[in-house]
Amino acid sequence: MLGDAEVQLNKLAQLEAVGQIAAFPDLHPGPVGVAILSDKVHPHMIGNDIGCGMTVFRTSLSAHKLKPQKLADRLRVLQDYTDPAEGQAHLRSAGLPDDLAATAIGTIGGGNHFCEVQVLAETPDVELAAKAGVAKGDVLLFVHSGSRSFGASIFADYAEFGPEGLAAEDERTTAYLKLHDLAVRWASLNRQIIAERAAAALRCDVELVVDSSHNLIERYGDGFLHRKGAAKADVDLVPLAGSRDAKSFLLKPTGTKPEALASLAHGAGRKYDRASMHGRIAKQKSVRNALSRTSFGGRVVCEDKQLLVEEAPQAYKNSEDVLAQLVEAELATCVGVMTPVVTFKTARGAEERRGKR
DNA sequence: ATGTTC
Repeated sequence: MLGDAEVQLNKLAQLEAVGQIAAFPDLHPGPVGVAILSDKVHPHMIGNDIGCGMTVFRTSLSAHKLKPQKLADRLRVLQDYTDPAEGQAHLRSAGLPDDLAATAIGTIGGGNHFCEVQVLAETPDVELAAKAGVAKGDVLLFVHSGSRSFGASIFADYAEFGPEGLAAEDERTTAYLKLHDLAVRWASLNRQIIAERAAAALRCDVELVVDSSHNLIERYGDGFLHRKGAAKADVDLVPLAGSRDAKSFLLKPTGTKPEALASLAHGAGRKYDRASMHGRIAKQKSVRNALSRTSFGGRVVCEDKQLLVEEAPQAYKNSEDVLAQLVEAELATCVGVMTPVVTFKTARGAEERRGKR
């Protein structure tokens, strides 16, 4: 499967406008896990989920009192779509037009998206952790989501331009980037609202630790930097997600390697594609049921059985290996290590969703 | 990735 990503990267590298490319240890087909510098703007490289990213919050929960099953049950309310008026109010308070997919605000979506309760188990860099407002033993909320139907609707209008992309001077480029920037803000707001909804459900407070986008375009020197599954690293702190049965990390980018294009890995990265996972996970009910629990004693809420298998921890590389490679390459150091308690993905099965329509 | 995909 990694071979596919290399073939894709080589193809992109051959495009006239494309210059420097940085690939990270979480590289997988898409290509995902890359930063690509180009003279042109390529909506195709970013795809549907413009502004997708990860936001980490510190909660007021106490680690020693956590009851994973209780928290898991409470998080199920995240499934519900927002009341339109409420979504519009959220958009307005964020300074965004209130007619941008208002009912989707505050929803996680599908695929690899999730909302996870974690414990900050270790702080290898106590000082930086303190600077970020967290300490060992804190209970964190880790939200991975994007721009939902809003980003998808934008991309639908620009997909036709394909891998070649659009020239910088093209007026359609300006129009796209304007919408793109709205989607980046929308996605960030979405993660914030997801966290607020989760906090209400869990009866706790949340405060922002770090918000990180890993699917966006930015001006970079004379060109356009496309980060696809690569976190923006010209910041103090970057979250790196494990799979749901693995450690996640808070990283400090070293910022000393120009070849990294001010970017970092964003997660563990897929090892196996979704389709092949159905054959890799044994069909026995006991095996499938076990996917709702983790080796950390945690819970996974994912009533969509297909998604539960496709997003199984076994589908991902080891996040600790990804971290080790980033440290070895002197791209980052580790500030915090988080272990999962509850991963919420969806409280609704596919059949149920179809039945609703 | 997406209220998906009839």
